[in-house]
Amino acid sequence: MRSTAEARRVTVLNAAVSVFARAGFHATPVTAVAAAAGISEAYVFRLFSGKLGLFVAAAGACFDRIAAAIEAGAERATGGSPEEVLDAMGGAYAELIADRDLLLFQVQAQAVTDIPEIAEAVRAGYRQVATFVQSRAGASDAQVQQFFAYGQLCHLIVTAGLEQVPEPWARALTSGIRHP
Amino acid sequence: MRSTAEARRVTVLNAAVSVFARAGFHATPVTAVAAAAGISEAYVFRLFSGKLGLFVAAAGACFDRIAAAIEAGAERATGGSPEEVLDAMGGAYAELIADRDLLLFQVQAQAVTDIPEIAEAVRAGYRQVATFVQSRAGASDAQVQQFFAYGQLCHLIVTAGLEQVPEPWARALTSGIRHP
DNA sequence: GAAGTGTGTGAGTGCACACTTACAAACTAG
DNA sequence: CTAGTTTGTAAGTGTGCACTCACACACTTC
Repeated sequence: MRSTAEARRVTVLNAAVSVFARAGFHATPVTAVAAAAGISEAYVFRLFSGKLGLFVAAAGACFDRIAAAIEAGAERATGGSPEEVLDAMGGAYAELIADRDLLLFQVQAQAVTDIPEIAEAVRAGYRQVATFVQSRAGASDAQVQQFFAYGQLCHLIVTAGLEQVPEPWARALTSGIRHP
Repeated sequence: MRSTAEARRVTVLNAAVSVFARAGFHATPVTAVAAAAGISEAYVFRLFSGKLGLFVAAAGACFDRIAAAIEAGAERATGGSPEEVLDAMGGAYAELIADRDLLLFQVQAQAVTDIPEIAEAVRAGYRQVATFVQSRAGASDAQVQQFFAYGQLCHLIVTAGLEQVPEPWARALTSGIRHP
């Protein structure tokens, strides 16, 4: 027994988030995930119920990591006001997505929500994050909405590579956005 | 000669925007676009340089339609202040994307920006729209940024189907958003 | 040490799909 | 009418990939 199945699953999920993030669900063969995890394709199919099951599980892992980072960020808030807590959460999120895997995975997941299981996983992920943000920061609906609107703007900035574009319109969209 | 090639190209592009919007670039076979346009797959390959060329052309058509709608909306602004013009543009956009094809196509395009030609098409599209918004509304960088941030939030709301979710976190994210 | 259980893989199988080719029909030019 | 051009297709071809199966090795239990 080289390893337990449960430990393998964790390894595979980390690899899956990374690999699916780059090319998306349909363009990523399961062999690519298997190779990144260092095991055979056949064993990935034994550990998960299929490519879809693997992707849905990876989505869960992705949102878990985001929620954990935002939670840790909130702990570091200098004050207790909603604005300060939201700002600390935003900073933690900006740090987390510096490597882009988690951000790109979200974009990929949103793009395949025509598959009901994935749509449900996306909803569950945002439910987890949004309810935490709202309750922990004690923020108003409008503040929570703004928090997520600018988060989604980050998705556009990163996918379109706007931080590399020196033109005025791109500077307008990226100005003041932390990190990416 | 049943039709000119140029007229066929327009038909095919409209079909392509619709069909790619649903399942995305990789999951959409060219036969599906051909069927929606009412011609054979082989002829689609003669009209466009390949599946990628077709998608890039469809992206151009998509952003052209968005820019035209926003421009028309701006003409209907009740006043001349940046806020009023932006509001009219937002209203026009909300109307335009009621059928969801243009919105979902943007999401799909952003998801395949790892393909350089598509990334460039997405940048070109947002350049077209953002420069127009900024110059026509005479808005500040921050106002333009906010305009696009809430536009991107619409993408999340629609892809995740949040308008169907009765829970408080979903209401917070969708409150005040026009239409979708 | 035999039997059972959990971990792991190589070698398929079948199908979907991007793209090509050979060919046909409509139209145009002279 | 004929020769040439444009619009259009049916029928392939080759490849990549999701998923399976038979089999092997490690470890435990009695």
